[in-house]
Amino acid sequence: MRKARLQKRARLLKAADFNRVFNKAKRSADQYFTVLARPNDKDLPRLGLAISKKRVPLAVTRNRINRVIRESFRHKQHGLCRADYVVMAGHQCSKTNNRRLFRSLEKHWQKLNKLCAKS
RNA sequence: GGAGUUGGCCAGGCAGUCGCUCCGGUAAGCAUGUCUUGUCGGGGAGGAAAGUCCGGGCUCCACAGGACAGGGUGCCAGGUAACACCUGGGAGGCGCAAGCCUACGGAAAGUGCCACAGAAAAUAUACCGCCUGACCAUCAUCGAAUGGUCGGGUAAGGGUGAAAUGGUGCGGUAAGAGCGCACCGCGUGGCUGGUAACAGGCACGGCAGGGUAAACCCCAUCUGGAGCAAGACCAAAUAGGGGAACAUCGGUGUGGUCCGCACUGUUCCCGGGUAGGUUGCUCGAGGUGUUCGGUGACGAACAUCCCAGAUGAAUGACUGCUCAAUGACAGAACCCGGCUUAUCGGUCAACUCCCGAU
Repeated sequence: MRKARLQKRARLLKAADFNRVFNKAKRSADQYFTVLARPNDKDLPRLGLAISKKRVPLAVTRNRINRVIRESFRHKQHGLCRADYVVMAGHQCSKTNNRRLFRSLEKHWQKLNKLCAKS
């Protein structure tokens, strides 16, 4: 079994990478998150975070949400198909607890996995 | 024991599993980079990291000197790199007290504003009242009487107001008035104590006179501007600029043709510079301890320690135990000193008042 790690190369860091996903992507959304995905030509799935200050005004909460997303992606990445994912904050995500956020993300990963497998 | 005041400290703990970032060592890999992967050890948010309200350091820009404008500060002395901060002191206010609060210079330089009420809100002024002169009227009382009209004096009393020419008492007067006197208040000038703010006391002046300067203003004093997205360096692609060499053959335009002129080629170099990257980037007015100086803020000496440095942005997630508890406020972004605001609770020390016991 492969270890659940999350290294720099599994992250979206450049503005160009983000724009590539925003231009054409599969979509999965609920009240907590909007997750975009677009298959890439790399050998691993990659994660990008786009938690806006407008949606989550408090810095501490923003940090917490970022950590939860990374943690969830870290554990689930080997079950995902090779694509670039961008997670954006929904309007309810600053008002709930970590357990709910994890559950929500789980659903998004599964849904996007199906959509990517089809195409 | 209860109520309270002031100052300080902590910011759940422990274990396991899986991760992130930086530093040091070490092994392997080839693409030899201060790279990648592994491994061992170590560091890894706050008392406010926050608001960005002050003060500095640092960086760049500007700058002969002076004046004005604008802005800040505003009892005194000290501390400090500096401050609007802190300490000590003075004055005024609040509290039984421990203590706390104060934009605390000037309204006798000028201007403005002050609703309602009130006669009048500032070159003052007379509504009621009080006193008085003249004239008229009244009368079992012919007066130092009563009433009326017109005039004069008056700021004691009433009434209005947040505020009405200082307050109390005695004298004085037709009634009154700092008109005179005593004490208090105010102002001016010495004296004494204090570095000073200021305090005490003496003499003189009958007294200037409402509030507002977080209204203009006056006085004293300080003051260039922008900020780490500062600034420095490397630098792809695309477009364009300058120079050199080669080709001066060819092509396009002008033209009847030639010459000429303009544009066009290849290679190299230079400068500017976008994306992106590197740096600035953490050893500092640093922390801790002891001793000494000082009422204190703080300073000095010695010893000792190295204690975040990310950049789409690291300190987390899950599980178990524990405490009443999933739990407060809340996340460094160049660095310091303050201020302000947010905050679940816990804990320590000193002091004050009340009750009880001895």
